[in-house]
Amino acid sequence: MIEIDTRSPVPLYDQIKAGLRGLVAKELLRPGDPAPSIRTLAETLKVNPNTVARAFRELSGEGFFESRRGEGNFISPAAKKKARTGLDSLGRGIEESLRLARRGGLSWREIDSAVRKVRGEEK
Amino acid sequence: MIEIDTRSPVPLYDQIKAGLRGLVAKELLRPGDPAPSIRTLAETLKVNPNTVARAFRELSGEGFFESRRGEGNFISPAAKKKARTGLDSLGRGIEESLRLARRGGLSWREIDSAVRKVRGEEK
Amino acid sequence: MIEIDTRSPVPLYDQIKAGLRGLVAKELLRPGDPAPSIRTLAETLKVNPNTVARAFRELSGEGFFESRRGEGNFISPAAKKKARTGLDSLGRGIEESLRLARRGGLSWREIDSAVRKVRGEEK
Amino acid sequence: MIEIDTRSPVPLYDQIKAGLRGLVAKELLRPGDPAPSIRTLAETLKVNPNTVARAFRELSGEGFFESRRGEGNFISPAAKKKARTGLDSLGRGIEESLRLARRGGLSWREIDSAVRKVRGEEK
DNA sequence: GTGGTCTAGACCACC
DNA sequence: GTGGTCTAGACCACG
Repeated sequence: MIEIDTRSPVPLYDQIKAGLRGLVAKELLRPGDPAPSIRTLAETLKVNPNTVARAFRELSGEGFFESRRGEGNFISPAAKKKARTGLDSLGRGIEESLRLARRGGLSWREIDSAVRKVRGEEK
Repeated sequence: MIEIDTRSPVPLYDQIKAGLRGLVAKELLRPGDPAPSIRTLAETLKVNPNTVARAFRELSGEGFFESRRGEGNFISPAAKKKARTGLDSLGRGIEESLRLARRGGLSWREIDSAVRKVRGEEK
Repeated sequence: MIEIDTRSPVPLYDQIKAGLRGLVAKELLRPGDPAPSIRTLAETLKVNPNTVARAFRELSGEGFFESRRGEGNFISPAAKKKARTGLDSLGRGIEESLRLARRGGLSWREIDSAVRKVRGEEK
Repeated sequence: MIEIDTRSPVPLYDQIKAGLRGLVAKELLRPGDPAPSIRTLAETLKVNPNTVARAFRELSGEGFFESRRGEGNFISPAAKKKARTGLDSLGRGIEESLRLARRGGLSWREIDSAVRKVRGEEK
């Protein structure tokens, strides 16, 4: 459901947050749906439950989740809007990696080919 | 000569490495040329000499620099070839940030606009 | 567990690297085992944590260690093979000291007696 | 006449000192002979004259050279004895490299083969 | 708790 | 002047 890369320098909890936001953006999860449980998600991702818990905590803080007493976490009605804030930081991440690459001498040709490569991996 | 961004999450020594590789890629520095001295570079970048030293040490380890005792660091004859390995890692950095963004639900439209934005910054 | 000699001209971080490789070569540490933590090793060796960290970083760079975020360093599955490259450099160190000694006029008789001396120290 | 290795970690001036002592030990230079001139030696070794000068200065300090006014440096009558002090430090260098190698897990078999290798290079 | 980055400053070796 | 090693200590990120 969610993909993460343990060897990436990007923190796992950030990847998990991105993954959850992505599920909402792609409408695989809709407002009102129950959030996956921390424990099972930790198991399927083979990740420390603390790490998942941190991602959930931060998303709850943003109002992305809604907790109903005794029932657990649910996707909040506002989640789709809230997802935007995360998207911005992802965009900034891309910009940074581009600037670094340019300073390091990578040509736009090579950058474009990297972009096409990822685009091609998707379907 | 080299640009770094203190507020970026990318370690300074990595930015410095990228910058130096870039100078070679752009042929502002050629094999045999002396690299700027650790101390002066540290001063101009307003960074601790240890940080610059680390970047230099790693580049020497790759065979990108040759460090002559008491004389300084020089661009190695093989530097242009070695530069490729560095460029590859920059490319991989871009790919990672793209995959993360896609998993997080960023659309290709938005990604393309980020790319154009950086492209536009360059003059 | 690891022995170092503060008065030797050989850098401490090199001695620490050699010691860790030795533990693997002697199978006191096997692939998958956790390496001692940087802080505790620094304490037992009475050395600054930065110095140990440098040794660990370089071993990780060689693929000798795997460093898992927040968990520590682990002996990589490939460590036994990687250990060879380290051993080679130790061998080269010996060769260099021998050549220097020969150029300086030390006789093979004297060299052999030095070798026997070290051999005798080991019990 | 003297062999040095620019890429060795051993200081050039130490290598030069060892070389000069070796010439006396091998009786290619005898007491009373003129020492080679700093400038020509620096040229043939392709080394900074300062470096040769340092080696000469230290050897003179030991009484290895004798300077006759207006004529330059000559090998002192006591040079053969003085050469011993240098040999001791070469021996210690060997012992250190051996201990380091042993701590790093190199077997005596491998060490012996390194010794034989250097021995074989000579004639 | 873990490792990683960075700063500050001392000291040494070399050219 | 150069680069290299080491210490000390602060601060952050991660699990």
